[in-house]
Amino acid sequence: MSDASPVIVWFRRDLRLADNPALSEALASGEPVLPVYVFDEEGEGDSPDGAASKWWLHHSLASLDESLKGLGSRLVLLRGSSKSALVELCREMGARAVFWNRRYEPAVVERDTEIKKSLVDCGVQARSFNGSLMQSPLSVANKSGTPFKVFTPFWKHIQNLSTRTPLAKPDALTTPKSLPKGESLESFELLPRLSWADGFNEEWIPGEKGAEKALSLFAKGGAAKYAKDRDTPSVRGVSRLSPHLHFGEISPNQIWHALDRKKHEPYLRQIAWREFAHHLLFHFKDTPSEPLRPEFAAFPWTRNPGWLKAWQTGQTGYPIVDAGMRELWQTGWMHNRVRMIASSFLVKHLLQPWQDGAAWFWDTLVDADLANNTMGWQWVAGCGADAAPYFRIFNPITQGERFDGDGTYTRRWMPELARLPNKYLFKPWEAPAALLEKAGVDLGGNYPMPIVDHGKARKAALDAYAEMRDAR
DNA sequence: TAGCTCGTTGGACAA
DNA sequence: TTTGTCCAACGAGCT
Repeated sequence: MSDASPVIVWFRRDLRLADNPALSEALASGEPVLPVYVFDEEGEGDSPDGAASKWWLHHSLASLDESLKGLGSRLVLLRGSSKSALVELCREMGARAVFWNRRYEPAVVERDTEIKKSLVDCGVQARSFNGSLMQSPLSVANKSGTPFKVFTPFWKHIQNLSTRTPLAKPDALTTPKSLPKGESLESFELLPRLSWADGFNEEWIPGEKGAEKALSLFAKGGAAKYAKDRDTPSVRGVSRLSPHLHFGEISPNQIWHALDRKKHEPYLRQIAWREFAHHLLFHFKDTPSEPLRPEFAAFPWTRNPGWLKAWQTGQTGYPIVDAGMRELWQTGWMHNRVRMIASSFLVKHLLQPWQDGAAWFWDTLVDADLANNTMGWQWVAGCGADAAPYFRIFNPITQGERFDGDGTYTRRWMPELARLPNKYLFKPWEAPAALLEKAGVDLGGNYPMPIVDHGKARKAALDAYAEMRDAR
């Protein structure tokens, strides 16, 4: 404990002790450290977290608090606008500085710039660091000096840039003589009132320890087979680190240094995709709502609330799509291969605006991340960076057969279809009536007929793209 | 500068 | 059942 004027470490999306530049710098200052989290229901300049993310945040904050207690400190929780909460806290505690790790979402950058100014105006030092990306978006550009818009050149470029050696976890914190009481975690009401998140508890361990465990499990097992297994949703072939990365319980930097550059290249490419998404959002600030390719403003989206609802609830009549949407609802996560199939279906088969799909993912994913979500949806819709060509329309039947050939994944999430043989699992409407009856499937009863015909929907999508092209 | 090559994840159809 | 070919648009990035 110390009487000296403290340095506040403002935790945000960096809910970890290891490889945390703001925390390390605060410790290096030799002053007592005051760890703070401010909960702003309105969001931090961006849209408020969805329900699944809130569930995660609750547990992640609890975990960080626990870790800080192990170092003789604790996490002080505040509520309200971050600016006023921090300014007031500095006054109350006589703090001489506030340190934090940057976020790069445009709205957050804008808000943080204001906060920095207010703190400096009060005579408080405000310093920010890069803890969440391997490279600052401002430091990466192509030979013309503009941001990369195609992944492959971006990937080639960043592989040769140096990255910070991960910073060690501190063994102790000097704390101020007294810590403000702050709010209780429960008062933030982040957990759902209804118990819909029960399934989440079985799937996830939020917090830095959970992240470390997920990484070591993946490094020992899945990483070596990643290239082969990552497209098989029934197998734990992916790292499942995305929510940990989103909340900063682990840094991309730690992953980059923990894995072998050559052996694990296919996986590290994915870490680079995350980086790419964040850089894109930083440079193209309107992309959460506006297409990166301006000609897509003329795309003839339709709006059909009934179809949107059917998609959201896993009732489209296409089993692989519905399986994915139900996995999402029950666990807050969906396998990447299935995300592509399900999102392509919404955008291309149902011609619903990609923004509606992005909004649903934002609400239901535990790894909902503005940069990744935006890039992913724009890629699927064909209106983003390095996007899929418009004529590339995933066939939900053959995608199911190809990537879930034995039906393990689909049967897990679609119990009403579990007794169908593989031959008809992805197209139950083609099964003979007697077989359906034997399997207990009543089309239009306990499982819907397809809401659109694949062939017709495909043609309608191609026509819609042609219409947009002709409108130019 | 002008021209060339290439683009995470595909589908349909014919042979 | 498998394999090959076309679909076909356009801008980024490089030389």
